[in-house]
Amino acid sequence: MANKFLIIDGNSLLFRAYHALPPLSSSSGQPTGALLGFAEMLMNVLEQEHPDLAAIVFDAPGPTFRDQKYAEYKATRPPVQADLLAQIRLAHDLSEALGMKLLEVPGVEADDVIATLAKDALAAGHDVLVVSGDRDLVQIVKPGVKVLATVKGFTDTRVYDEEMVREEYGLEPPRIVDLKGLMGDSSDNIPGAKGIGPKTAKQLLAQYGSVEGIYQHLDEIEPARVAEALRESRDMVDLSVDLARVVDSVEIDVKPEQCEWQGFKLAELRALMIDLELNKLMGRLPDAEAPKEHTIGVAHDPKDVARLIKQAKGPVAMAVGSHGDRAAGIAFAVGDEALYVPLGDANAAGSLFDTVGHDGLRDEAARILGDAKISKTGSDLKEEMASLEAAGLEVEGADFDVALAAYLLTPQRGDKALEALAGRMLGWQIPPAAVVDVDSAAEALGRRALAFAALRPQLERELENAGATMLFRDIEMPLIRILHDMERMGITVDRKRLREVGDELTKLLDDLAARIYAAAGHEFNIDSPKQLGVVLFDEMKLAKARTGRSGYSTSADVLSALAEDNEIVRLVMEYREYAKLRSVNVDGLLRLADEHGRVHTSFEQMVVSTGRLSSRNPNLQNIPVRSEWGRVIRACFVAPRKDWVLISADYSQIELRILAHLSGDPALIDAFRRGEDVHRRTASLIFDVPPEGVDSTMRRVAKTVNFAVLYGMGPQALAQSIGVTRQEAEKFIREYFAELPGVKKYLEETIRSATEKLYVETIFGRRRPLPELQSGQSQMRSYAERAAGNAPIQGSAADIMKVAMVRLARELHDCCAETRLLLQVHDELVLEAPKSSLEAVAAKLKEVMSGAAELAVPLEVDVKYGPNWRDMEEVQG
DNA sequence: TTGTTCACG
DNA sequence: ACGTACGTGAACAAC
Repeated sequence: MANKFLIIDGNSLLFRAYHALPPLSSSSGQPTGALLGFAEMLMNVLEQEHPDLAAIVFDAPGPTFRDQKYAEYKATRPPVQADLLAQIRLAHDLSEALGMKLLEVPGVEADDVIATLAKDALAAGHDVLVVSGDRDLVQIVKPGVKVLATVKGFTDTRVYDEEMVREEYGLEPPRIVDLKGLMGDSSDNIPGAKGIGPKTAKQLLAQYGSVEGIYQHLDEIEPARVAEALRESRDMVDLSVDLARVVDSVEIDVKPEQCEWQGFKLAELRALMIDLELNKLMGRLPDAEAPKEHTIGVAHDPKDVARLIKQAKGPVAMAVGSHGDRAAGIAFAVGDEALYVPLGDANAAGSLFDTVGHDGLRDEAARILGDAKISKTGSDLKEEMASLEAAGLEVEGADFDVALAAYLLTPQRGDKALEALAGRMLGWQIPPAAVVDVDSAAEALGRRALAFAALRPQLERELENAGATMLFRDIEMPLIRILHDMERMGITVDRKRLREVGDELTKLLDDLAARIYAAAGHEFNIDSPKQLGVVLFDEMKLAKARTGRSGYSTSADVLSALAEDNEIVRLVMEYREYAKLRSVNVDGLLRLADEHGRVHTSFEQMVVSTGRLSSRNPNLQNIPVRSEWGRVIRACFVAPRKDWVLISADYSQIELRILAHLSGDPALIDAFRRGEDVHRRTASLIFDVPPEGVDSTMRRVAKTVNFAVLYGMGPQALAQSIGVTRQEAEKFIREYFAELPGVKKYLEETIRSATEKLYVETIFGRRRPLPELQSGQSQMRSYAERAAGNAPIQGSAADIMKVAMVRLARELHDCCAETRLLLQVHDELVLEAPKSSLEAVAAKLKEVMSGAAELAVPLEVDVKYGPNWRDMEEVQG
């Protein structure tokens, strides 16, 4: 029996999908609409036909022989849209992942390659099915060669065999080029005969069989008008036939037998689909959760565990399963063997996890975990360490966190990075760490551990390739334990004082609410922006500045414009401030404080795309500081004992210093080296006054301009935030860049290089991918451009702070062992220490933080101390 | 779950 | 005519 050979017209399908589907995109901004339709179509046809051989042909970039024949060929086509262009490369990748042979031949069109391949295949005795988004190829239909083309939209298809061609065109397949030659083709800009449309062309061909036949009988043709048109267009018709006819003898170096289809390449396909978020299609792939050859067992004897660990030549992988916050079991994996160790639960005797009679198992696990000489691989180690500690087990030697490595390679949120990489690297899915019963826990955690073991060497290689080994090994990995210790320690809040503040706020809020209701004439929910909008703008007819997607905006900047003339607006603004403080900072904080009044945040190391940390549950990186009442809250963060103090150390203007370093701008560098007040200096530059003539308003404006540059702010936004006209804001920005041309050059060059490489880098080699720079949407692209300018600066600052934290943890341990690092707030560290050690700690902080990076400008650090986080004074020395 | 608002660097 | 600054997390309302 003949083999089935499937040949796909890649470009036409992608193009068709692009127009048939909405412009979807993945969360990273990569456009995916065309890819979704394209992949779905291909999966359908491959699964349905199950061919023995399969190839996909794309147009190679550059001109073809048809362009040389006829300069106007396809000249009326608009250029390919950017967001379609951005999907072509990935369409190639998807095609290969679907197991198809990929062909691209320069100088000819995909249609010619397809015709050639079809001819070769037919000669070799295969049955050919060509799949295309258009009908240009029905001309090659013959016994053994069919064409499947989309008819309307995208899902509607039709298979053309000879019978079908005759029925639809009234012609034999090879004569379709004659038809095109006569009537032309506007989409390819093929001219045809002037004045001859599809109707006349078909009728003529029906009568005389071919273009040649028509010209042989030109004198018989009626009416004379048509004959005349044909005579005049003779050359054009010949050219058009020539352009329309596909060439089936182009040089290709692929033979049909090299196109064997062996099904989907699941690993690559899954990885691409995860990356592109084609979840709908992923559901159609078979599950893949573990390597083919593996064993997963449940340990019953400590000796089994010891044997497994002993046979490890390199690192041991581990995966922890938890019940609540406490570890309930742990799987170890070496090579393709995993062993699950139930840890037992002293507080739940008789439970599924009970290991009564197997205390030795727990002891063996404890021995392995505590042995720093056994190198360990895990995922989200900070969390694993915490849950093991809660179960009474200490971890040493955990030196590779696969989730952290994945985050450095593709800094997208949390487990998503790992998921995507595991799919690509292994072709398995990593099951969640669920613990329901011993058997299912062993299975899930065993597979996780096996996956981590297999991922480590591949991730190590990728980190090396990305130049991120040092960042990973010397900064991010050591930081895990430091953050863990900070979380476990927590910071003390004065709960009694906090409750008092809450009561005071409640009184103020009650009073404000009553006055607001009185002004409005009725009660309503002040917390509801919707209801508030109705009261202010419908009932009270205040001038509405802006409307959001769902009604009026009542944000602070809108309200402050109305505040001067309207008492109720002032009241609402005050109400908002207090309501926020009470719910977030009083109630929220009190709810999360432990029995000693300490609150334990979680520092997230794998969330922020620039490399910063984030803090949640509660967020201790946004404790108020700007308003008076906010600072009252801040004063509730206190030293733990009378003779202890809180210490705060912060980098002075670190981002602007990094901008000076990265841009190399001499004026900015000089300002920092001289220890000048850069905001004052900027003010002096843009207002064109001597530095001593700068008043506080000018300095404030200049400070905003400095930040504006850091963030890529436009003139309109700057104008709004400093309250000047657009023209004035434009002038400030112009002056700024005129005075600091190095900064301008640097920002332009960063964006240029980012557009080329699609990522930016920090001084320590942390990368931020920016695929959005390819987006067809200008809004998304300019967003990505601003991010490209900002990320190296924000990210380098984050790197420097992390280096400082790692060094500090070591050095403070030696010099001032009682000192505890409590919080990191991007450019600030908060510590607590006995007052007696203050000077030593302060000196160490300055030394280590200033020395964390060698920049072209000094890194200045201000150290303050006090009984709480508000009332602090500079440490002298 | 999404949108709005607002706290921080 | 259009939208309008980088990076986060939390509370609340409303669907």
